[in-house]
Amino acid sequence: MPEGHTLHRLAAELSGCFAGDVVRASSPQGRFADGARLLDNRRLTAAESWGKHLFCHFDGERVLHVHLGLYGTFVASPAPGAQPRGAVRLRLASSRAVADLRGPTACSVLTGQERQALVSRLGPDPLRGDADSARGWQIVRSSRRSLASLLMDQAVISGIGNVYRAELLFRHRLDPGAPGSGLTFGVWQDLWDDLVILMRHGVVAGHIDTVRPQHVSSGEEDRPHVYVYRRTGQPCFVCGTRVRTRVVEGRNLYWCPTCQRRRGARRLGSPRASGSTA
DNA sequence: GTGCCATGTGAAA
DNA sequence: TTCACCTGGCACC
Repeated sequence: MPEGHTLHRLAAELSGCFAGDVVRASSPQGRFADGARLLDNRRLTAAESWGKHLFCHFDGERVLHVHLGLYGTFVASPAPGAQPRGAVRLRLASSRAVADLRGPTACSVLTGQERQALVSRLGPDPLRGDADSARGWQIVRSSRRSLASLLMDQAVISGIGNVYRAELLFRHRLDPGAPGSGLTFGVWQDLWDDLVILMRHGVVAGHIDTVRPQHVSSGEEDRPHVYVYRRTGQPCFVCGTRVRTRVVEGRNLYWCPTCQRRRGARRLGSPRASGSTA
């Protein structure tokens, strides 16, 4: 389930398992045999994430770069671990732990310089202390692209995925079709600040949870964790209108056409006749 | 048990 | 623009 919060958790877990240890690296599947050889018997010094990218730093300035994509997994367990099952692209093993990587979109060994080049193409990550939200704003403020499109652009904000996109727009009552250039800086800052809170919460909770308690009546056990994501045709928790969906940037966008009419101005709740979502 | 869809991106065509 | 990745959850039978 990889949006930015998942990768942040994963980096922390891998650091906890391996940092400071010499690790064995292998590719049971065989597809990453050359890369594994470059890492084998080196000390893993630290793991970090930037957006949805994971970096494991090894002695000798070798950096394992992993992007899980849609359904990749990187699962750690105590040593010695079970025999690799299925298509294990990479196995890291130490005296303490074993971690198996399956189905990643990207898996390579980079130099420090190559890692830097990759990261320089990414926008600020709300989960990183060094994030500079102004970099994203510079793109948004002058763009005619829709907010729904801009929020999926990893150069604008790194680590947002389809769930956070839909939920963030809902929480701020923003029309997904409104252009970036219509956003005021104040609204952008509100979005960013909210996202920092939501994603930090996601890291701690281990899942995305965006619903304010006052908007749902059910008990903590079966409480919904999203307002609109994958709720097509179901009633909005706030106004009862059926949640709609359409494809933006090749992904399903979910939104409430009644709640989300803001075009980006600071003030909330100004009535609009059109309510356009195009 | 089966089949579909999915929190994403990079490469091939 | 389409496919590859080949996992995992869930609706449905």
